[in-house]
Amino acid sequence: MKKLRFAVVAVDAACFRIVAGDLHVLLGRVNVEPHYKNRWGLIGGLILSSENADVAVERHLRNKAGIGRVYKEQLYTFSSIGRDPRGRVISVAYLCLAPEALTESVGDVETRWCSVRDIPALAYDHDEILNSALERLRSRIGYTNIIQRLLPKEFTLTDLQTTYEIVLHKKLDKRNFRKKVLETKLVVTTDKKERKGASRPAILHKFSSRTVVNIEIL
Amino acid sequence: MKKLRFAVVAVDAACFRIVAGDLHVLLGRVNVEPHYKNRWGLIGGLILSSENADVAVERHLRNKAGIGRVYKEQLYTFSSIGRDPRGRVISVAYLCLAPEALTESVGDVETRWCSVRDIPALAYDHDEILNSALERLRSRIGYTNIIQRLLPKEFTLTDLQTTYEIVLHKKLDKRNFRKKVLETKLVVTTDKKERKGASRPAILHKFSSRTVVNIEIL
DNA sequence: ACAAAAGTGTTTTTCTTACACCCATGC
DNA sequence: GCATGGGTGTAAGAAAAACACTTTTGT
Repeated sequence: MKKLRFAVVAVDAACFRIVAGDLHVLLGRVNVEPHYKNRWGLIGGLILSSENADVAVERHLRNKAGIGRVYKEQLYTFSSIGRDPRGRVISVAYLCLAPEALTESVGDVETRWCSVRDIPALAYDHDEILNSALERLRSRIGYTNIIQRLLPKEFTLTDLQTTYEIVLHKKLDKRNFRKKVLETKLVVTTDKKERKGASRPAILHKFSSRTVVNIEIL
Repeated sequence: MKKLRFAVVAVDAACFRIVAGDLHVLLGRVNVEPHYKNRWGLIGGLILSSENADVAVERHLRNKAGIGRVYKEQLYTFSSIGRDPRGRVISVAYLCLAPEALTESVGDVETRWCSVRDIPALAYDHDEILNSALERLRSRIGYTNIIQRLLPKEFTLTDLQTTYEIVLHKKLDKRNFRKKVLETKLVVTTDKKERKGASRPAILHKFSSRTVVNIEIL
């Protein structure tokens, strides 16, 4: 192999989760003097030569934020010259989804879940990455079953509708929503019910397939 | 900046073009002994530290295949460990579109345009890249105006329809096609006509915007 | 006058949207 | 028995699909 030029390759994860009825994103503390003092940014880090980008995302989320088993899909690769003030870093960005009831432990980095409606100015080009990720998420829940990764395995149709409404930030019609969701066959009933307070118990539903499926538009 | 691990970062272009009523892709000769003898692959190459990925794609298409001014959009980043037998190479893949009447000069690599229905086994993971690119192209012509980059600036509606049919590999209804295309307002008439053989001349049309537009689905 | 491709509307069917009441339970 | 959220159908409007003939030109 002839002389080759090398670059630093990283991954960055825009990891979303429903917290208290609002869409939140996982941020980590960034302290890169003299460029960024005490800022926030997405969780990310370098790709090792022994792993591919998907594995690198998992590792960094686990080590830095203490979370594992999130859903992830590649978003876009950011390669502007000046995106990292310390040097040339190309970053493969990911969209990640974590369930509301996430089991979290501590990691190497100070982290927090931040409402997407209240994001501070982020380090690097992470604002741009986050915006693409949000746009992609909102578009993809319309024609795939990925929203299941924001929910527990079993959920009521009201929970599902509420999750759509939180992500899309708009109200949906209950009857039309149920009709559409059920006729895709991606969501099926279980024989369990959820009792919650003084009201009729709701039938629990689940997704029929855990793998990502594109809804046919024929 | 602390010790960092480095990888080689490349770009690969799946560059499409209409040739003789069929969708073709640009291939370049690959001779990487002992791994690939006299194979074909996509056009690509390394990213320099002075350029971003978009610029690298342009440079390699110009230098290796002698073509410039193609439309390009990022597709996906391929990072499997073994995708290049010579060593660790991460590749940012691009979908590119070239007009039928392309001005081409010779480049450093032997190239050919090959019908997508007759692709040989390609080097590296270029089969996989090509398949993603084709899928993306077919899906994106449905909700953007990118198909204009496969056509000359001015074209008849029949040309436009034929181009859709070639890419999608299925027949469309003439009246419904025209109705739909014209009501998006993305395509407008010019005051020119094209005379071609013994038949009624067709009005030439053009796209109202050269920049990529997503068609609203409200 | 005829061959060849361009151009043009209407009907049917399908999908989307809007909308209001009864049901099962806990207290 | 009443408050709470769960569950259900229909009608009107919009969008998509199917379909065939007339127009303009060159020869």
